[in-house]
Amino acid sequence: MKQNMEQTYIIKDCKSFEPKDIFECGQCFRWDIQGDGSYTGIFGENILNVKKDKNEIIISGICKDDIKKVCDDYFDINRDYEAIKRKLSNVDEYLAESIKYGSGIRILNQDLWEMIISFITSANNNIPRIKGILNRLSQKYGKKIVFRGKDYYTFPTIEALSKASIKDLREIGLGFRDKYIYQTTQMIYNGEISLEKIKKQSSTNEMRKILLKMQGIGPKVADCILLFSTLKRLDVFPVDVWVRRVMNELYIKNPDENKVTRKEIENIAKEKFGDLEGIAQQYLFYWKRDKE
DNA sequence: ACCCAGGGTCGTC
DNA sequence: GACGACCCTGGG
Repeated sequence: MKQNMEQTYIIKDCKSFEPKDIFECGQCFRWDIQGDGSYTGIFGENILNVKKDKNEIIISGICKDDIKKVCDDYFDINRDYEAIKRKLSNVDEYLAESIKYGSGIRILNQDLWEMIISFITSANNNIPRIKGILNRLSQKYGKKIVFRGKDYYTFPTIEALSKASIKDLREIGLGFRDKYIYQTTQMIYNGEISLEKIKKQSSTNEMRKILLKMQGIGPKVADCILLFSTLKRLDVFPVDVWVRRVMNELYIKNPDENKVTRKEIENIAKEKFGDLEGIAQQYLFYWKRDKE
C-alpha cells in the first residue's frame, strides 16, 4: 500500500457522534480543531480529519490499514450510545441534562501505552499545557509524517521514550512529573511490567492493581487509563476536582467539598449509574467543566 | 506584582 | 488516613 495515499470513510446517519464532544470532553489530547470546525488528529501512524456535515461523518486522511476497520474500532462505532443514553437519562434529571449537553460523546479506544503517559502527565495540570507537553514529546521522540503540507509526529514508542533522561523530560516541560514518566517508561521497557499482561487480566480490579504499581499512577489516573484506553472498562469512575465538585453539588451536598472521600463518591456512582458509571462520569465531567 | 488553580501523586507523619 | 510539596502556565 502506498504510504501517503489518503482514504475516506463516510458514516451515514450516525447518531451520537459529535466531533466537538468527542475531542473536547477531555479523553484525548492530540486532536485539534481546524478553521472549518473539523478536527485533525494523530493516533498510531494514522492522521485523520473528522468532519460532520449534516448527518454524515466524513473521515479522511492517512491510514495504515483499512480506514473503516481502524475507525470503527477507534471511534467505538459498534457500541450503541443511543441505548446507553436512554438508560442513563432515566437515572435522574441531572444526568439527563448532562447527557443532553454532551450527547455526541463517544469513548475512544486509545493506545494503552499512550494513555499511561498522557494521564501521568495530566496530574495536577491543565489541558492546554498537557497538550503542549505531549506534542513536544512526540516532536522529539516520535516519527514525522507530513499530511496536507503540515508536519505531524507519532506518539513516541516505548523504546524511543526509554532513551530520554529525566533532564530531557524536564526540558520538555513535564515539571515534577519527569521522574514518574522516566521510571514508568523504564519499568515497561525493561519488562518489569508487561502491558500485554494487563490486557489479559479478567477483572478491572486486577488491571488496576498492576497500573497502580507504576510511578505517577494513583487511583484517578488509573481509572482514566482503564476507561479511555483499549482496556475500555466502563465500570470505573475517575474522581478529579470537577467530578468531586459536581457529585457533591448534586448528591452529597457537603459544605466542604474537600471533605468528601473518593470512596463515598464511588459508592454513589456505582449505586446510581451501575455498570455504565464510566460513561456517566464523562457526561458529568464535560458538562460541569464547560459550565464553569 | 501577586495569587490561584489545573482531569493528583508521593512521601511523611 | 490526613497533610504539604510539587513544575509550570494562563487568568484574575
